[in-house]
Amino acid sequence: MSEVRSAFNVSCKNCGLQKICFPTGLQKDEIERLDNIVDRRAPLKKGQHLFEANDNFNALYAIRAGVVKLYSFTNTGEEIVHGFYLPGDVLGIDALGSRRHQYNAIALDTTSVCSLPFEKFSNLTDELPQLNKQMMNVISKEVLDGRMHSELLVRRNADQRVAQFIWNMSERYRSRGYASSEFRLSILHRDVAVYLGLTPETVSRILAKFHADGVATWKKKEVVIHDMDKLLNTAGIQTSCDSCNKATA
Amino acid sequence: MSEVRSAFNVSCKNCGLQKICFPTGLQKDEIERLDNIVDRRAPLKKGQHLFEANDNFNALYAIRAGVVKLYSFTNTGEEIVHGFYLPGDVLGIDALGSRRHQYNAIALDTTSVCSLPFEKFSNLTDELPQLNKQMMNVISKEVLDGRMHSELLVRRNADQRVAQFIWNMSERYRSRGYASSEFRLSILHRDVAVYLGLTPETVSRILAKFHADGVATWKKKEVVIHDMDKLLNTAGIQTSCDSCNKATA
DNA sequence: TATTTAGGTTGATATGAATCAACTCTGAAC
DNA sequence: GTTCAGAGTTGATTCATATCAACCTAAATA
Repeated sequence: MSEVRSAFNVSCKNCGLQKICFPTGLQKDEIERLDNIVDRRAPLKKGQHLFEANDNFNALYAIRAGVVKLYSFTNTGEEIVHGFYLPGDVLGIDALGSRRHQYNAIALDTTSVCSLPFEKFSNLTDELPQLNKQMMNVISKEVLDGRMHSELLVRRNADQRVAQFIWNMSERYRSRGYASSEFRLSILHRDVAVYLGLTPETVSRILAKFHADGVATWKKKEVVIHDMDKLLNTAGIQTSCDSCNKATA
Repeated sequence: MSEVRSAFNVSCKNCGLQKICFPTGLQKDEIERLDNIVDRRAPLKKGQHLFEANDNFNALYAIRAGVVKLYSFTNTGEEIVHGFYLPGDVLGIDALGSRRHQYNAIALDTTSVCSLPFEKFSNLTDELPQLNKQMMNVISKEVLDGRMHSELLVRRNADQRVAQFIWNMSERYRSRGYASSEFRLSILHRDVAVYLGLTPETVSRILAKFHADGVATWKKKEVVIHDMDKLLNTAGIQTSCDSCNKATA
């Protein structure tokens, strides 16, 4: 109860990510019960895997700090990057059906995670309707994120993809209460290129252009958004279109 | 119990899709309980919507017969096709979190669905662990399908995309016990093009080539696969690569 | 401090698929 | 049967991004 925890080892009830992570909407005593099943281990070092494809599924993982890349390979050995997971995000949904992980999850930076042993977690969701609902949100988010990734790949050109990626990261930091127009991103341009279905050269050229045009700068691991409107415009997500999601076609 | 049902109105316990759909792994009496909550309505005509974006989420839908296209629009009004749902597939997962549908679902052919009112279904999963597990499979499938779609879009050229699409449809029919090298596909080439991130012209050219090369023919609504090996080869999914999903990079 | 190496940049060139345009086919409506 | 619209085809051309290649930079290692 009153034990001392390091910054990497905070209980759910003291965690700044409550609004994003599983505790959302839970009562104090319910959070306490969740806290009791959370397994907090030593942080992963950069380059360490949280899990690998084909590993047994033992737990869901909530990111506490750091960044994790979820990836796999095509049968010709090319890498596919499925996404990047930030603090508050949940990893492991891919294994719910088969009880084996389908992809690899690697820390891109020092990363600490809260491990939720699935057996225990599952029992708890049976008892706490709100936790079950939050689990649905997490799952749903995973599905919708995938669809958004597809949308980006089918319908956006290179400029729009890069702009949308930067904007998306900015939004995700904002929703976590961090600065959204200036932040540290421990993701290689190379990995972003793969995620966006582009080459590193193309990403590099586009970032050079964004910098020159006063849109945004991404040098080293620092992202600075100079003009949010320009960025949104470049991403092609500004034009509000009333009838857009109506089924008319 | 002994009521007469049309071909479009079969109870779960007599349904040929048991192996694919929710009843998988359930006991006879459990299937009975599932049967009791299923709401079977008149079939949808071609062009009718099962649900539209922003509709309230009331139920999950299991396709009994026909084909449904799940789609939405970008904010610039371009259509995005997320997938095609065949008999045994489940629609509505996209709404689990927000309790509102995110996309539009339209029948591409006369389509009958089994409606599972979510409230009742949810209660039943609480009581039947096997049904809950099957629900996890369904959700997981939705996530993995999305990832596979992304993979196709990032890493495959036009030929491979079309070949993989045809092969994928073939496999899905095969797993349902239908003919897999000759089948009816009520999907417009136009819709496939959108799904694959290509133009109708490109799809048309590729299909002409496949026909000329004796790979496969898709004329009108009839698909005939002439040479499965060639098709797999063209799709680029034949090369088996041992170390492919290992985390080495 | 020197060396190595992975990541990133920049330029020249190639190419796959989009675009534009004209035309044909097919099935539905009259 | 005729008309018409939407779907599909085919060809010529354009263009965005990949590819190839050389080089730079900074962090890691010796």
